Amino acid sequence: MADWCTDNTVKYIQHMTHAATVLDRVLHLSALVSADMARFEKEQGLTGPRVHLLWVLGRSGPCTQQSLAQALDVTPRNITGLVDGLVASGHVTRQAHPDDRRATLVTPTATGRRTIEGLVAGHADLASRLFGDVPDDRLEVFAAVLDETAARFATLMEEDR
Amino acid sequence: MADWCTDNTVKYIQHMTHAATVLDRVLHLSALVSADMARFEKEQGLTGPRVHLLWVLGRSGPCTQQSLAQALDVTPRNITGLVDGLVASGHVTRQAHPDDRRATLVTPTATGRRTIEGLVAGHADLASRLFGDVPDDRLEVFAAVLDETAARFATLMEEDR
DNA sequence: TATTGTTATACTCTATAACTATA
DNA sequence: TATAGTTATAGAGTATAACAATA
Repeated sequence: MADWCTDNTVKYIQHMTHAATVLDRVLHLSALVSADMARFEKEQGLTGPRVHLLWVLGRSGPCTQQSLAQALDVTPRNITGLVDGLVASGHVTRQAHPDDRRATLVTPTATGRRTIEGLVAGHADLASRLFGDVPDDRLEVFAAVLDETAARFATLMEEDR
Repeated sequence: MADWCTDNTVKYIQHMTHAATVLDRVLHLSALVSADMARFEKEQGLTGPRVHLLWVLGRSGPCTQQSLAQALDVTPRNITGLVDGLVASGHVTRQAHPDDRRATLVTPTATGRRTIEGLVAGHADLASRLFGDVPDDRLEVFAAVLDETAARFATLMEEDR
């Protein structure tokens, strides 16, 4: 060990190195979940953005394309295309908005509702299979670190603005 | 509380519910990191897939398009397009393979190397800012749960095959 | 005048299939 | 015969800009 390198320096560097591998692990798990998602999408003949739209629709109920554009963080034009696809595949319909004749209400069909239910059930099932056996005390720490990290992230993003 | 619902049942349900919110948190953090990535890409005039290719290239050194296709899990045709874009933007060049005249070695330019260095440095910086202040004992639990979960995931995937 | 959604246009990522050059 | 990469073709997601209908 070089003489300019104190034990504390070593510990600091190890800690930093570890932080990097922890981020890698978070991203790895996320990639695995995404791959599982992609499989579901292929089975259903859907695509990622369309599933995302259905997921949002399931949480919000029927809503305008403007709202969907904001929720998905894409342009209104883009929503037109996604909804076109979901109409063609029979998952949603465009309903007249009762109060505003400019707007349409994107509404799930029976098929769309079934898909959304499957999505929600699959999500819960995956979660319980992944985390159901983790002891409560460890799960608490895990969840707390996730929350702290997400909060820290938000702070960092504001600093950069 | 309904009389058919024992305390243990309640605890079980709470645990399962918690598992679902934990998965949501993992995905949320992952989405935040992705958004940060997207910002970097826009700054550099790059796209997600192209940055991914550069990242892999940085870890592997110059390599064939076949290798890149496997590493990125896309078709060789797709790599042609990505490399075309990165050649046009001056990040990589196609070099003749010394032993196989069919193959090309995708090689970073000086600009490409700078981008890759920025990528690596940014990744390490983000990791240390996100996890650097988490106490070692909590970080250990966090990392261990991530590893266990990823391993459990792999098992689940094999079962489904 | 502002908002909702669409048409027009263009670029990127992705895939399959056929083809060339080389091994 | 098999492999590395490209051309050809197609579809999906994304964006900007201009436009129609409505508020």
